[in-house]
Amino acid sequence: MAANQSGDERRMTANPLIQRLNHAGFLSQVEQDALHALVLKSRCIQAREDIAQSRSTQTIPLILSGIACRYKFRPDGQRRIVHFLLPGDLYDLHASAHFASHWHLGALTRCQVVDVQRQALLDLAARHPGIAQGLWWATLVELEIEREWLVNDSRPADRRLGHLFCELLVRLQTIGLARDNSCDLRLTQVDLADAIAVSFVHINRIMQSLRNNNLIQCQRGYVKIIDYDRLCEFSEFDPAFLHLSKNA
Amino acid sequence: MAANQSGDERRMTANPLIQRLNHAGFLSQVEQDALHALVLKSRCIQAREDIAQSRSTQTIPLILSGIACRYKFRPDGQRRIVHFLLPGDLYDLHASAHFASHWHLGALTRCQVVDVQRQALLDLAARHPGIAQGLWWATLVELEIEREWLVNDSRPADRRLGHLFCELLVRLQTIGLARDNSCDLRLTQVDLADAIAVSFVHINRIMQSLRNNNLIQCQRGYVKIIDYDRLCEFSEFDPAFLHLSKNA
DNA sequence: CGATCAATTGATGGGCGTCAAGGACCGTGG
DNA sequence: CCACGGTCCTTGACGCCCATCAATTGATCG
Repeated sequence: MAANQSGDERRMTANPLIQRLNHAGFLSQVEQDALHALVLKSRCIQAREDIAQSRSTQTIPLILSGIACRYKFRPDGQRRIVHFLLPGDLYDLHASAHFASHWHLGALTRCQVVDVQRQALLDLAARHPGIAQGLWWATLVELEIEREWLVNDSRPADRRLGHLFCELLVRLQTIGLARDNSCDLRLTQVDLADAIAVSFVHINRIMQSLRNNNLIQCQRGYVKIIDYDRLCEFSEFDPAFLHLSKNA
Repeated sequence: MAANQSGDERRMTANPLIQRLNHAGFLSQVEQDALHALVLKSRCIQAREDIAQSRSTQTIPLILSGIACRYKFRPDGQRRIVHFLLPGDLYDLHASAHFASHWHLGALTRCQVVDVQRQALLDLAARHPGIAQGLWWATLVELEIEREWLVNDSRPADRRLGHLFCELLVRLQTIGLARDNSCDLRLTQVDLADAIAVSFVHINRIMQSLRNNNLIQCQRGYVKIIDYDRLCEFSEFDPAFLHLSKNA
C-alpha cells in the first residue's frame, strides 16, 4: 500500500478492509475510494512482536496482512488470547480514546499494519453513512464472535479447536485468503493453546486426534482443513454468527 | 413504571437505564426526560421464563428489575450463559433488525421488563447526542465484559466464581442496588454453574470453599460478599473494564 | 403433608495440566 | 561443510481438577 499509488491502482490492490465491508454490502464506489485514501504507509511487524502496547489515542491499527491477536497476561504469566485479527480488521475502532485498556495487540505471524488516523476515519464516517454503518457492523460482529467464544469455552478441547479452525477459515474466505476449504494459518501450537485456553501439550494431542480422524491436515505450523463439513458438524460450528452479509 | 405518571413523578422514580447513563455522565436533564417517555407499560416475567425467544424487530427489551441472562443451548442440551443483564440493561440494542439470532434472553429471577419501541429509541438517539453516545457506550461496555469473561474462563473455577460475584456487585452498585459491598443476587447454583461453565455439583463445593475462607456468605440463593477487597485480589478482579465513567 | 425444587455429599473416573525429556527443523557462524 | 543454539513439535508419566452418577437432606408451597 504505497502512498503514491493512483486511485485506479489502489482500486486494483486488494484492500482487505474494503473487501470485507463490500462483501457485506455496505460501500458505494465513492465510499470505497474515500477509504482507500486513509491507507497510507504501512509498517511491518515481525511475528511475536506487539503491534500496540498501549493504545494510541490518535491512530487505529488496521491489519493488512498476517494474523494478530488481542490478548492479556494473567498475574501468573499465562496468556489468554480473546480474539484473532485478520487482514481488514481494525483494532479498538470505537473504543473511546479515554477508555483505559489493559489489552495487548500482538502479531502472531509477520504482519503489515497501517496506522489509520482516528479523526480522519471518524470524519469519513460522518460524511458517508455506508462507512459508518460498516464500521459499526464490524464491531458488532466482533461482539458476536466473543460471545461465540464463550460458548466454545464450554465445549471439550477438541471441538473447541475445530470450532476455531472453522471460524478462521470462513473469515479468511470472505476476504479472499482461503479457497477450497483450506488455508495456511502458520500459527504455532502455543498460540492456538492460548486461544482456546488449554496447555500446549494438550493442543498437540488434540491436533493429532483431529488429524487421525481426517478432519484436518497439519505440519510445521501449517494447518489445512480437509473436511470442512464434518469439522463443522463435529465442532458445532454454524457461520451464522459471523453475519457475513449486513442483512444476515 | 405506570404510563400515567407525570414528568416529575417519573423523575422521582428510579429508572435504572437513566441512572446508569447518568452515572457515566452522558445525559442532560432534557435527555433524561426524553428517555423517561419511552418507558411505558412494563410486564412481569417469572423466574426461569424466557423474556424473548426470537428477537422482535420492533421492540428492545429493557430490564427494569431482576436479573436476566443471554444464553444458548448446546446440541447436548447444556446451557451456557454468556452475559447477565441487570436493571437498566437493554437487550440487543444495536444489533441490526435483520441479524439472525440464536440467543435467548431468559429471566433468572422475577423480572420487570419494558418493550421499548426500537424506532422511537433510534429517533431519540438521532436528536440527542448524549443518548446516542450513552447507548453505544453501553454496548461497548458489554463487549468489554465478554472479553473479560473469556479471560475468566482460563482461571480455576473458584477464582472464576469470585470474579463473577465482583462484577455483579460493582454493576449493581452503579445503579444503586447494592450497598456496603454486599448484594442479594437470588441466583441459583445451577444458574451460576452455567455462567462459569462448571457443573452445579462443583459450584456447590466452590461456594463452600469461598465461604470457608470468609470471602462470601451465602444461604438459600442469597449471596453476600463479605470481603470485597480480598475477593478482588483472589479473583484477579479489576473493575476498570466496566468503564464506569465515560472517560475511564 | 406429599410434591417439587435447591442444596448437599460421596464415590468414581476422565480430561487435561504439569513436569520432563527427546526429536525435528531452522538460521547462524566457525 | 558441519557444529550450534533456538524454536517448535512430540511423547510419556503422573496427578489434580472437575464431570458424572447417585442418593440424601432441607426449604417452599399448594
